[in-house]
Amino acid sequence: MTIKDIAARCGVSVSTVSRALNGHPDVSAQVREQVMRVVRETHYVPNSSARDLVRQDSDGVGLVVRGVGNQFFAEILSPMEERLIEAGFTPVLHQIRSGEDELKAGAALAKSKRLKGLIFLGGCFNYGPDQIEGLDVPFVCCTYTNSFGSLRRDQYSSVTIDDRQAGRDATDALLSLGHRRIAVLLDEVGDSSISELRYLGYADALSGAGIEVDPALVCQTGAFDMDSAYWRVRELLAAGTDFTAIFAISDAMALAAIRALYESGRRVPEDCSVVGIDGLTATQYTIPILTSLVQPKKELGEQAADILVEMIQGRAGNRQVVLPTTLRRGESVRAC
Amino acid sequence: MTIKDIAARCGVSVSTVSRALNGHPDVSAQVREQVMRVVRETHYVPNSSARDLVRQDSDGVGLVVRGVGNQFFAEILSPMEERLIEAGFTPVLHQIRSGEDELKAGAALAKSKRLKGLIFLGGCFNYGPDQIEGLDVPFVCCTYTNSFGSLRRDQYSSVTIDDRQAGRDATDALLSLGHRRIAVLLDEVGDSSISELRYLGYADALSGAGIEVDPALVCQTGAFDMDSAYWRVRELLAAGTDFTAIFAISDAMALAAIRALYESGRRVPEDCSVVGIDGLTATQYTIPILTSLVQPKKELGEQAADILVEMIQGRAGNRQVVLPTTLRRGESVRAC
DNA sequence: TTGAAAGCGCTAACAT
DNA sequence: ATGTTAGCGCTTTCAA
Repeated sequence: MTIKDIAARCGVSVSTVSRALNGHPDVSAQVREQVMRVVRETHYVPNSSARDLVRQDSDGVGLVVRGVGNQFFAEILSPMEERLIEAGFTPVLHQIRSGEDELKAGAALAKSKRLKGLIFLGGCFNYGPDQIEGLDVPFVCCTYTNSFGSLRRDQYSSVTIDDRQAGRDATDALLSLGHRRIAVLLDEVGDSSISELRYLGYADALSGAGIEVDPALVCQTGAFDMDSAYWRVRELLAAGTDFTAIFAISDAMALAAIRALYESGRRVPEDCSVVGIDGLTATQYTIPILTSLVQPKKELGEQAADILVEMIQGRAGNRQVVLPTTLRRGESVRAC
Repeated sequence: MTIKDIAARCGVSVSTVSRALNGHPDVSAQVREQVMRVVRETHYVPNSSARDLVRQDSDGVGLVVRGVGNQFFAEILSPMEERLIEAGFTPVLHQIRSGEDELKAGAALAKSKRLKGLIFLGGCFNYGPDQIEGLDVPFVCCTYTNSFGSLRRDQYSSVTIDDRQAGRDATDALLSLGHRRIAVLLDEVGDSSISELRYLGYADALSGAGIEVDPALVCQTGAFDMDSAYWRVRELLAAGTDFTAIFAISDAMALAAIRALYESGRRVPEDCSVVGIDGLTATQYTIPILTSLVQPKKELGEQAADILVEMIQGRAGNRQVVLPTTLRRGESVRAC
């Protein structure tokens, strides 16, 4: 069933059908009605490939996401999409598998579908000029920025929190309660990514308090999932290392840590304080409520959309936005 | 940058470039290499609309999901996609907003992109023949089936658990521990959907134990989110209603219930037992670990993919598959 | 091994 | 208000 079939059934030309379908004014009410009736009867739907091909300008923007299953990204995605739709654009969701290069995927997507721009939700912190060479549409990095890369500030846009400061704030929250032996739970110290930044913040805070980082308290999991975090904390406990608090670089890891502590007979916050970063919705319903440095998820999504739209419309150039976090005082910390 | 530009730069015809690009054998090694070099240099990517338009048969299958943010769906999606890719198909993710008609969206998607089939992840339980009229590709309902509809069994496929039995099993788990005053936490009793089925299972179990359903213990929230569940349980507690256990129709609602109980000074499982359905990964790390009727998420995803592939290849017709659940004995229940 | 040409389904001038 | 026609970028016969 093509537009030709509809035209034939209606006894009109394809262009008339096209006009009726696209709501052009110059179609008689009678013909328009007839076309619509036949369309309904035959369940005709225009072929989007043909339509996109002939329309030289699309209103699509690509949303390149590392794993839509990631709860944190999921909570950002909705407000972002809504904002884009409001602005008259069509979000095109594209999930990439771990190991895949988001820039290559994004560039290919943009060219292949003639997109107007891209938003990357989660990606690498160390892009170089050669890597973005193929990217000829504006793009925004959401929840990460080019901290370890070599791009000029006019070559990319980003919306993030200050990850290093967040690590520092989270650790400070524990220090201010008198904790001195604070373990840190992260992916890898030198991953040139979020772990590294938040770890640096942790080190900053300790150093500000005149405390040296104890390698025995640096728990690297090599991953971000709850299972790895859980077992890493079990190891820490099994080693008999002394500590009174844990700073986990994500809420999910923090919850896993709390469970591991619990199973070793340590209660949170009585025997150990735990603080996370993200402010996932679900962590407001846990026991104890997780103390967390909350990211402004809605704003992250909306601002990424806004910046991209402004660039597409030529109203502004690349820029990097840093949004503030809020410490949510939960029930997982107490004075040492 | 189009295939024409590449052809011009290489001094060959577009058909030669096309052949080189698509790995056809009848291209000289020299020309092929040159084409590939120019493609690399220019970052050329074929326009997918043009390609899809001319290729009369695609290998795409649509994955129509009600909210990718839904953790339960997210855990099913990955194995499903993997399975489809293994079978040589390309998953096309399509998210629909609440209120949107998944059948209409699916039918439009399939026609618009010439897809080979569809998998619906979450949808209505009451399709009628007229509603699937426009759907001319095979489709599989995943995690729900046509319990309240009027389709013949040869008109649709589905992969689910037995939701009514699951409600019964969950309730039975509480009954067998001696609980008699069991509250149920759900969306709506008569929503012709998952709530209704699991509620019926709840009623079955009570009836089997010679207990009448007490309307005061039926907590309808009108939604599936944690916030609604939390407040509904607070209401139940405020009303002073007597109960020793709660059956929540989803894990997320169960967690919210536990929190609400906790804030009213009731401990789980000491003062109240709680059981959920789903078996979300995160509920293994909560305190207490949630007792839940675990859905076989991986199998749900894989079987949905398998059934669809078989139908597409004409190796089998429509069928409905019911997978077994497992009771995960967590820490949120105890004898009354 | 390569090129010329047709055509996928649609939209948008342009003509009537 | 409607029809005719060109052409979007690509793949694929068919010829050479």
